[in-house]
Amino acid sequence: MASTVIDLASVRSICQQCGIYNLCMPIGLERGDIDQLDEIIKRRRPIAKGEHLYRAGEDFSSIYALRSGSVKTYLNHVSGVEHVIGFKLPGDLLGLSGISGSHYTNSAIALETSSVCEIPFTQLEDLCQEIHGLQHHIMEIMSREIQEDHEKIAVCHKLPAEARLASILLTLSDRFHHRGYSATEFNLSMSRSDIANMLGLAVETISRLFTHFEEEGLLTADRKHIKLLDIKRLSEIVQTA
Amino acid sequence: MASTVIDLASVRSICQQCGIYNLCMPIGLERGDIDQLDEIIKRRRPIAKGEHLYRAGEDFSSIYALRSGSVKTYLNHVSGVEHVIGFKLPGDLLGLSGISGSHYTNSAIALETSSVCEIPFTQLEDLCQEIHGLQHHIMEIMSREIQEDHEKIAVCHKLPAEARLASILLTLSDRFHHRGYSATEFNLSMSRSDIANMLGLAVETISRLFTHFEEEGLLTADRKHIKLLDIKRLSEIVQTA
DNA sequence: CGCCCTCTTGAATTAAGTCAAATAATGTGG
DNA sequence: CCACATTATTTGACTTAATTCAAGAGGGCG
Repeated sequence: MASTVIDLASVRSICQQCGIYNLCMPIGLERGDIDQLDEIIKRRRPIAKGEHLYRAGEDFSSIYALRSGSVKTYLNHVSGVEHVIGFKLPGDLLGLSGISGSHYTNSAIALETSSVCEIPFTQLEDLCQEIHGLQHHIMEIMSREIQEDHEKIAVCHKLPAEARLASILLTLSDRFHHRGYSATEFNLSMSRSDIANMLGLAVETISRLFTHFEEEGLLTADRKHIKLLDIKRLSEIVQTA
Repeated sequence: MASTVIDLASVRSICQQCGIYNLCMPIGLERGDIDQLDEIIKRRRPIAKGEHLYRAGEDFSSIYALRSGSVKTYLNHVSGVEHVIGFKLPGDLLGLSGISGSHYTNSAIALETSSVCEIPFTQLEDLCQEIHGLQHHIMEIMSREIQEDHEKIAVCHKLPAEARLASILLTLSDRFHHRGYSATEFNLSMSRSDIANMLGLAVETISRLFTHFEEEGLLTADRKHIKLLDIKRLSEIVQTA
């Protein structure tokens, strides 16, 4: 029956209809492969702002692909202090650090209403066993995460406060641009204090820096709304640091 | 012929004879699987102190398992400044961040005479396709690296200098212990300035802290030779920070 | 509409950095 | 194997970038 065909087509390949699927999943996959992937992926109800996707210590069983919104990942220091590790944007994968110990090693909290695809990891592994390109892709994604983490380590090691803020703004700009959004105008979903924490600085310092950058004509920052006016000079701040 | 059998046995399964193979390669692998792994691994001549294993930007084709010695990984900032990312010990894998872009993204330099096994990555991927446990193991290793990097990010974000040094000493202690060496007495292969760089501090600060820790009876530091005398209190320094 | 939380701004403090110099270790060529 | 050159480490004095403390302004949410 024709209707059956139509049904199958609409049920399957949700990934292909997803605006960001080429970010989280491999471009090189064949149509049939994507269908297989679709079958193991669970769609989740939207996650409200402030809701946790998972918490450090919980049993690990799935990784998550962020479809929309944004998520903050963080560690809890013994003293109870929170250490922000990063901000995830649509297309990013979450939970990869939990693979090794069967528990999530960080916590992930939505910064705004967000949606994710849950990918049961064991099933994904089995699928990787069948689809060579998928195995490679997962390894690539993990590799990229390692690379990004190294850059974060480098940024926070010696760069002065100015360069750190410039750096995170430029990184976000790149990441938005890569997702098809403006590289110069965007909304921050995270608070000043999240940014401060992530950069190893005090909130007050971030606040002063935004003011200072505005005075210098490098950007405008109206609350969460940021316009980068002089990307070239911002890059110089990072580089000459 | 009996001699052939002996030859085969001695040529193969070098991994199994390697004192650290259970660190870099999966414990769960069957004997035949390890033999397959052995076949793709290239043994390399020893690397002299100060020699590079690879440099950022070079074509990526292999990852390396450190067999002996120690290696420092670092990034070069645009300004030419070096940012130390980490220190690798026997059993650690190097070069994982190069998988995604076909180039190494950091540089690796031997801190002392060291030896590595070179593992051509494409061949390893093919083998992962056949051996499920191996695929899982590689993903676990990458996951652990992500986890460790997150901890480094956290350490350098807000902890005072004291806690940072205590933290790296305890981490090294753990890692030596895990490799069957003493947890309380070891030699640092890296310079004070490497430690400083890795922790985002000045050399002078590290030097002063070692003196201070000695005065407090927390450790003795004779040049590179370290004895941890009060691990409990060192942990407290990290935790109460 | 008002409370709360985030953000901003100012002033004082401090942890860590920089600069400078002495000392100790390491390596090199003769 | 020694003397010298070079590099790494330590220590002290001073400086500074960023923090902390304090207080006010601005938005957003119930």
